[in-house]
Amino acid sequence: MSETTPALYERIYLVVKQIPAGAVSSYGDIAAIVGGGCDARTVGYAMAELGPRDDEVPWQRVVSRDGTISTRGLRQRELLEAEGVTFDSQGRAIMARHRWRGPDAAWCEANHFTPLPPRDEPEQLELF
DNA sequence: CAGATGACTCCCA
DNA sequence: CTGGGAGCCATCT
Repeated sequence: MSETTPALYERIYLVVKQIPAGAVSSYGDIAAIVGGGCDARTVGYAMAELGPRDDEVPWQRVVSRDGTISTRGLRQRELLEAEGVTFDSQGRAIMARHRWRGPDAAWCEANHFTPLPPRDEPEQLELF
C-alpha cells in the first residue's frame, strides 16, 4: 500500500460490493463494469491487495470465467457454498446459474459505471 | 522510462 | 484434460 490512493481499486471494490450473496461474477466482468482501462488481471491484483481477512468486500464472489477458483489455501469455495452457490464435481461454480448480471442500470449511471455488455446466453435457471 | 510481477483470459497443440 | 504462449493493465523497484 503506497501513499497513493488509486481510485481505480476503490471502484473495483465498490462494484464487488454490489454482488448479492448467492451470486458470483468473474474478474473480466468486474473489469468491464469498472471500465476505464481496467482488465481482469487488474481486478485480480486488486483482490490480492485487499487481503483474505477483509470483511468489507465479498471478494469470494469473484471467480474465474469458467467458475474455477484460482485462490489456493483460501476457503473461497466454502464461503460460497455457505451462501448457496453450487459447485459441480470438477470444483467449478455453476456460472450458468449463479452468474451475476451486473449492478442495476440506475446504479451504474449514478456511479458512472458501465453496464455489463449483453450476452446471448439463455435465461438462468431458477434456484429450487 | 524499463523490467518484473500478478487471485486473468483466450488460443492452439 | 494438460501445458505453453501471447495479450492485457496497474503497481512497484
